[in-house]
Amino acid sequence: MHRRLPSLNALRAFEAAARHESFSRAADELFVTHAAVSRHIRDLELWLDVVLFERTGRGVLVTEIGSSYARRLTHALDEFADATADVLATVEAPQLKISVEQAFATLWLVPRLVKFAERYPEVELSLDPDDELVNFRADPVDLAIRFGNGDWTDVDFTPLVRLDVFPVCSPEYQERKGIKEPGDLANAMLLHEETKAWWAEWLEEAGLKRFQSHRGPLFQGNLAVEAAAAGQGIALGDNVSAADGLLEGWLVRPFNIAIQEDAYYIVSAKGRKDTAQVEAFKAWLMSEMAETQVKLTALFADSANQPDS
Amino acid sequence: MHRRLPSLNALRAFEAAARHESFSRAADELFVTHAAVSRHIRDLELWLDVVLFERTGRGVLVTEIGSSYARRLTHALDEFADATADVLATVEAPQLKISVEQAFATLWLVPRLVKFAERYPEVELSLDPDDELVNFRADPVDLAIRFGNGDWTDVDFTPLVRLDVFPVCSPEYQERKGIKEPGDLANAMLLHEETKAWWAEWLEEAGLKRFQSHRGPLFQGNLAVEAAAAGQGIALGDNVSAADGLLEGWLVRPFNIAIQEDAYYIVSAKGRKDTAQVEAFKAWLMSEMAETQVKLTALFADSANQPDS
DNA sequence: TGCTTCGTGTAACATTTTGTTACATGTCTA
DNA sequence: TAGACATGTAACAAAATGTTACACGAAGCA
Repeated sequence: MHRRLPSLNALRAFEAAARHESFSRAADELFVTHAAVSRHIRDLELWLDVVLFERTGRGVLVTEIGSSYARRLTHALDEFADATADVLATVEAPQLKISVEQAFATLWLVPRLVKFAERYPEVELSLDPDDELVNFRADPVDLAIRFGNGDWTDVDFTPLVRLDVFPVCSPEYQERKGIKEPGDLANAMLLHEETKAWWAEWLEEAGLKRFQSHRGPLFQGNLAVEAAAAGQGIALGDNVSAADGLLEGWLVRPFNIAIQEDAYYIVSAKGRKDTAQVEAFKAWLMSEMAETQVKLTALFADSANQPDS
Repeated sequence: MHRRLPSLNALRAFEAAARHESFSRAADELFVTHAAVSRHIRDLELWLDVVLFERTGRGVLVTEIGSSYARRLTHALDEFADATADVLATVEAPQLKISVEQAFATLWLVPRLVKFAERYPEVELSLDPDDELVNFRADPVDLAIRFGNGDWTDVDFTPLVRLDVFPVCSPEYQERKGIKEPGDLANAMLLHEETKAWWAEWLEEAGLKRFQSHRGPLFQGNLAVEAAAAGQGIALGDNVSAADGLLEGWLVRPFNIAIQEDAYYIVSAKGRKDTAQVEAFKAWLMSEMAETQVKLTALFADSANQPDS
């Protein structure tokens, strides 16, 4: 029973292009470039010896025959997707897979996961530590938590928290080095982080333009904040990575000066409908983060009322 | 509207394997090796994290979940194939594409195509000259005409004609060289063909074992018989390639000695249902070939009744 | 019970398909 | 008229797919 079929991938690209009546939007949906879609359409037209789109120089119009073909392909592809989803659903509780930056996972999310597990014991959560923006086509990831300015065009995203960035160190280090005001940083070892390199900016905000901001060792991910907690120096933390340290007292914020940076967002594949589990996780995540920020705000308000900190 | 799907090719391979409950038979249907199917199934099981087949050491049993999945995929794939067939059908009269050996096309089929066109003017016939066994997966070919012994396992085939092979030359060459009996071949130039190299066998049949059969130029495809028609020497023709030459008098058969070789077959993709056009062409082809052989048999009978030929 | 046949599994490699990048072209709009 | 927008294409890169050769286990048979 040999079925005579062109490339199924080309059929998928064609169906998306016809539905959107746009190669670019089809490309966005499929997480490829417009050129790939264009290539597929061309190859399919050659295979069929049929014109599927009229080209208008600035877009395409699907032909009558292309339109009806696409409607049937939509039905077949939906069948593929539904059947596949049902197989996935019959599997033991499906994993909820989250791609997350190393620092965010280690310093904020992992210590709280036990709370999520208690509330949703049936959900098997899987954390994929990865600092790159997730490729939803290649990775079977349900959600990603990403830092950035939200200028992504091919994903859906919800803001989670805006970052306030400030120096943090251990209480012991603060006392040992006598760090009371920004000028005292001359006595301190500045701990740098590779991708969030904001010392120069913070020093300018603190009025220390001439300070040599480049002094000090370079760390990756969460390691700068962890080194600070271990008394190795003073790092730039923020309202996420340093939250628990501050709330629990193993980190202090010597100065009430902060700069604002980009934010963490909850990112998902564009147009993908959230499962109940995904929705539950998102809601829980935002609630937990809100609680953390409320506590931090209260802590900082208390600190502001005590002139000796 | 992003659909979360594994490799569509893997879905196709899986559906065939489940239907056949055999990777090998699926591979035959898809014109690939069993290893390709095995690989697709493995990758799909990994992607889904589901066991689709139980392996029994000598075969596979499709699991319950695999079976129901496959049924839905069958439905979707049929939709793909039907929609595609309908698009192809709405195109201007679809081509009937025939893959055929060069010699067969040139010396027998092409001179007769006008008769097919007269009888079926709506059918646009396309001849693809190719001496290799057609790969039905890669080539959009409806039929192939192939020479061989029929030991093909992954195609359907119908015998067309068995080959009788014998020396042929132009009447002028026969007279110029005084060729009356096999021994007179010592005066002749033997024209050889690359793939159908049967001079040694024929000479043995004619009782000329000691003859140096390798003498003479080497031609490809139909060129040996055409060189004989042009008076260049004496070639081994047969009841197909030399048929018109003999019937029309521009070739003669000096001796009433022939060897039998393999046959020409009409070959199609295994399990593919013939369209009306394919059926019409096959019937016409067999009828024409039968007519040619009837005429040749009559000609040879007449020659046998005239001792001077 | 041993040998052969049959069918799937896998690694290494080859081939094909698919995707990307950079540039080009045409249309539309301010 | 320049810029924005969208598709087309060639050359190359990357990924997916197919092949070959060997391996292993089960079934069948003498």
